[in-house]
Amino acid sequence: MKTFYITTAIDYVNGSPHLGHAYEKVLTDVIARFRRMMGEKVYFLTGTDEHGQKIQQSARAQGIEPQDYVDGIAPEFKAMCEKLEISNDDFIRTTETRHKKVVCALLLQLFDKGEIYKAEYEGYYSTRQEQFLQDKDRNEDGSWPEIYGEVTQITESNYFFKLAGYQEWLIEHIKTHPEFIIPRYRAKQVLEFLAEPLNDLCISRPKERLEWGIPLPFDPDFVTYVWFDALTNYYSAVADQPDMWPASFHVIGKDILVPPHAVYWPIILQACGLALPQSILAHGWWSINGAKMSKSTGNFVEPAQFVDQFGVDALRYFLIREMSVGQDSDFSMEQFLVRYNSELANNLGNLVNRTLNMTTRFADSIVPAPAELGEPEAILQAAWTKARDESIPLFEQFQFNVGLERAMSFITATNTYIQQREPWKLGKSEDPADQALLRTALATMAEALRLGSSLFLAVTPSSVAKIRGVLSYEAGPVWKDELVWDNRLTGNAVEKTCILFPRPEKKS
RNA sequence: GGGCCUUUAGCUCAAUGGUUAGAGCAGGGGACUCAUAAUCCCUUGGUUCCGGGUUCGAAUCCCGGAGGGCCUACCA
Repeated sequence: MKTFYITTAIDYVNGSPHLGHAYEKVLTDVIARFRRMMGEKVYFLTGTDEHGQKIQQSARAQGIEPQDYVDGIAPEFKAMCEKLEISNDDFIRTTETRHKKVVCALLLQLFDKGEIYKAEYEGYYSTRQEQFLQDKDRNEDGSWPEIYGEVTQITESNYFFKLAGYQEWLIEHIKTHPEFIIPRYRAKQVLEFLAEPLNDLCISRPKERLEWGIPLPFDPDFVTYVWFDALTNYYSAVADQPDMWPASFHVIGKDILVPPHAVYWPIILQACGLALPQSILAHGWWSINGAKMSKSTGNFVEPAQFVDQFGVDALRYFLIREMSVGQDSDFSMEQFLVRYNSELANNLGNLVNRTLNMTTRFADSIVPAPAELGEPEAILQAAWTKARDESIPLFEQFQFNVGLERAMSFITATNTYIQQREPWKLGKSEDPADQALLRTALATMAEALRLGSSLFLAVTPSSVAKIRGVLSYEAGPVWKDELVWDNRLTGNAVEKTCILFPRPEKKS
């Protein structure tokens, strides 16, 4: 079986992780976990991008070496993954030897094939900003904005990668592989970009301008520039492992689809004789309280702090429940609390607690065997079949927001069922018929809880583990076997109480 | 300038061209007491952004317009 190899984009370590980073990790993790549940062999990679001018500058500003600088920040990203319970198998850093070796090997291969050549470029250069400028950077009257300081025309040699020759091939590939770019409408944006002739890609920087990078294997006076370095992580992390390449999924933000992931990366791979990834999934962006996320305005959510306050599953659930994959969404405390209170605390969490409580109170904490089943049980079982059979295909199509809604509707149906059976009344009756109904009701509640919660396993794994724990239930290795309604909880001793999602304390 | 996406209830979202456009939350009324002031039932709420067209039938397809968002190459 081909390994389902899935990656996130690697994060640039020029700052601490924020909500956007957290979302991409969680989304990728949910896909990875779901695929594992569906029986696939999964390999999940994430990591950090650690070269480049901004990092060199930040390090210099602190008076330390770039390596020391990135060594200080990369652990923050690793820690965020742990905090979010991301199930990655590997974490690659572009400053690691294993990565640099592969980058050099690919560059050398392409240089030897004649796909990389040296050329001179003449352009306007800002010494203050240490960058070349384009005409679009000019003011309307043709002058240069003041932030650039003195702008001079200079000539610089660099190495270029021949992109243009692959243009027609790439267009054809995108057109014949509808699953290559997800959501599909994003492919149009790529094709639009490819409608214009491609220029070759500058892949180097002279060392006097940029030191902090991987030296070109064929010219030590230059380092390689961002794309050959960063994109290659997907391959370098698994280059020595069999049955891994090509990647199945690259999960990225919509901002880096065109041109890097949808144009540069496929062409690099093709030129190197490597297979292309099956799919690139471009997700949308979070705004916060309707405003674009930015540090300067101070309106960003600190993921770690959020997890400390509400729990990891609350954040994971909200991110996946609220966003329609591919589109943008807004994050607000109001909306978060609505989801948290109504869906997690009141609906699911309260179902857990009332089930335990009634089982304890009316059956000495032991799940009874069901007696005869009546119409309410039949209705609930039908609701289960519907929720299960609808949500799984939705998850497969990355429509997690809708899938979670369907799954949650079964939790609601279970609460409705309890209301119909009124076990608290049956429990106070001496009538043997009522006692039989009580056993049926308690058994049905527990089983519905076991089944319903299992639909949330990819999104809220530790909460599902807790639910199984308080039911003294140990799940088997095959997820789909967990989705069959039977009496496997009969005789289990349950906990007396469990507050899964405590209601947040009200601010007075 | 060219192009793409988007607009459905107060909010977040559903609806292979096919009953009277549906859920959740919020709002209103009621029931219940096992439970985290919870849960359950009933209910208010729509010119599907606007205007045309195709069709037996349009939220859905086509044309035009409006609002919102985004892309527009080697950032050398």
